[in-house]
Amino acid sequence: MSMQDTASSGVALWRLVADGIERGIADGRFAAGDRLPGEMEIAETYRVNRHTVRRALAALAERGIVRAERGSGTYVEAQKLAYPLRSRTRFSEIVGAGGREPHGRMIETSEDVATRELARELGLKTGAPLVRIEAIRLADRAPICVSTTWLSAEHFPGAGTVFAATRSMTKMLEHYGIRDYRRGATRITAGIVDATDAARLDLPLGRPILVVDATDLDLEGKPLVTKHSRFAAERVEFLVEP
Amino acid sequence: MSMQDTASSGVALWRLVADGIERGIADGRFAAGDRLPGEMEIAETYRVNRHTVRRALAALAERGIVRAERGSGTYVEAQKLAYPLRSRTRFSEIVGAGGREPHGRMIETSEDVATRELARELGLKTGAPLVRIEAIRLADRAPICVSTTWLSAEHFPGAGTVFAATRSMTKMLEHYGIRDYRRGATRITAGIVDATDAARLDLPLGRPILVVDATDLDLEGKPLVTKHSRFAAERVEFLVEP
DNA sequence: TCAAGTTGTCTAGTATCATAGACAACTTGG
DNA sequence: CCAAGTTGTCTATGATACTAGACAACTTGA
Repeated sequence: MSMQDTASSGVALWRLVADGIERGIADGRFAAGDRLPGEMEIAETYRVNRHTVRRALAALAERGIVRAERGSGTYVEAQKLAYPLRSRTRFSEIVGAGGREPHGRMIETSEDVATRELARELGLKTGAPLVRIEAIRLADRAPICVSTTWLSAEHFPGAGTVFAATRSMTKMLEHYGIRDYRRGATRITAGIVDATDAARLDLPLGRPILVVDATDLDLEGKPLVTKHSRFAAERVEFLVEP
Repeated sequence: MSMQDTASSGVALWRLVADGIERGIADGRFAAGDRLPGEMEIAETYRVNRHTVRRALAALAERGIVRAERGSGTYVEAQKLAYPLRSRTRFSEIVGAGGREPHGRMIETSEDVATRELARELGLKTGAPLVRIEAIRLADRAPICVSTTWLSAEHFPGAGTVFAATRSMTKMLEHYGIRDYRRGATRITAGIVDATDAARLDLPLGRPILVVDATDLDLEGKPLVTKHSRFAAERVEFLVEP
């Protein structure tokens, strides 16, 4: 393969090689600690120059996914965070269960007004005042996801401040007298990270993300908050439980 | 932004712009039929040259996502297929419900032996004989997903032939006396399409895919088949129902 | 009709991507 | 120690990506 004979995809060849290797690690062809094939061998399987492979490996090494040892080989070191969907498990518990250290913080908060879309999700009128909360969650200092949360400014005045102090959505809702809530419809798709999220998630541009749109309801089915979360696909996998 | 001041990501600038616009369409900032901002305006928001924006729009136009009208503007024309998870709805019903024409066919089938991983999923021994079925599903001629299915060659001899004839997993299992089954654990993550799948899904290299690993069980909880499906993220969204 | 704004199409120049070859530095196994 | 195989680093060349500027062709609304 070369840049000429393939239809130009806007993705550098070395990126395709790096993605291929990373996928091999993700689906278990290369386990943590394994030695990868030599640079020449990888170059042959992908039909590229050895320098292109080196570029790919350098990128993976910089992200801590592989480690090169001169004269010996290149070795794997990485694994994903299993993330159950539809449970009430908190992020901290999910991360803790994997033996990792959870961490979260607010990035920013602001007042906003409901677009038609947001109003529909939250059962409000278009233009209704909202609180927008931008937050990030990490496991062992590796950013897992950034999420934008919207909720009614009328029903939850000062929600941003409360969230910043408690660092927990559950505790924030408790502050307003909400003891329990359940997950409404959840929408999942994938995309490519944008510049802002790339910086926050410490991802190179062009990496895939899992996009989750979800609304939480109170026990009567009334919408409380709606979230738009972007997960670093390379660090997490979702589990839909039967 | 320019190629110099950002850490080189291996993704062309025009691709980032195209992905950004596509994301805007996906999350409703631009609805079907809407007019996009002018090329100059887009160039300013992304801090790139107008030619780079034109490259991005040309790529989107070629994929049928936008349509340029000289002297007037560039307009949106696209929408995603809503794909419920965890339901027993068949692919054909999902597609039909969206007013589109479903289609599916087998790509190839072969005999295989179980890796440790596959054996664990299917409750077999490592090295057990398997049937592997590679299939593709389309909606209105647009490829939605390719999937690799594995099942025991002992319990389902000639499954590939049966599937090729019936074009339906449900009917194929009926042929072996399986009347009903349910979905076991489902694992979802995202990645970048590889060369083989790119050709099958009619996607440019470097596009995001949704990767779904799932196992179907009989009513006693015994594993029947395990699948590894790759969805074109730009054409589908998953709905996790409450 | 006309002006403003839009997309379409040229020409250049600079930086990056990918290829190619050669050799150094190092590790491993015999 | 030595030979084979590995990663690390250098030079060089052609193709592609991005920027920059100018102008043509066309649409829309006043």
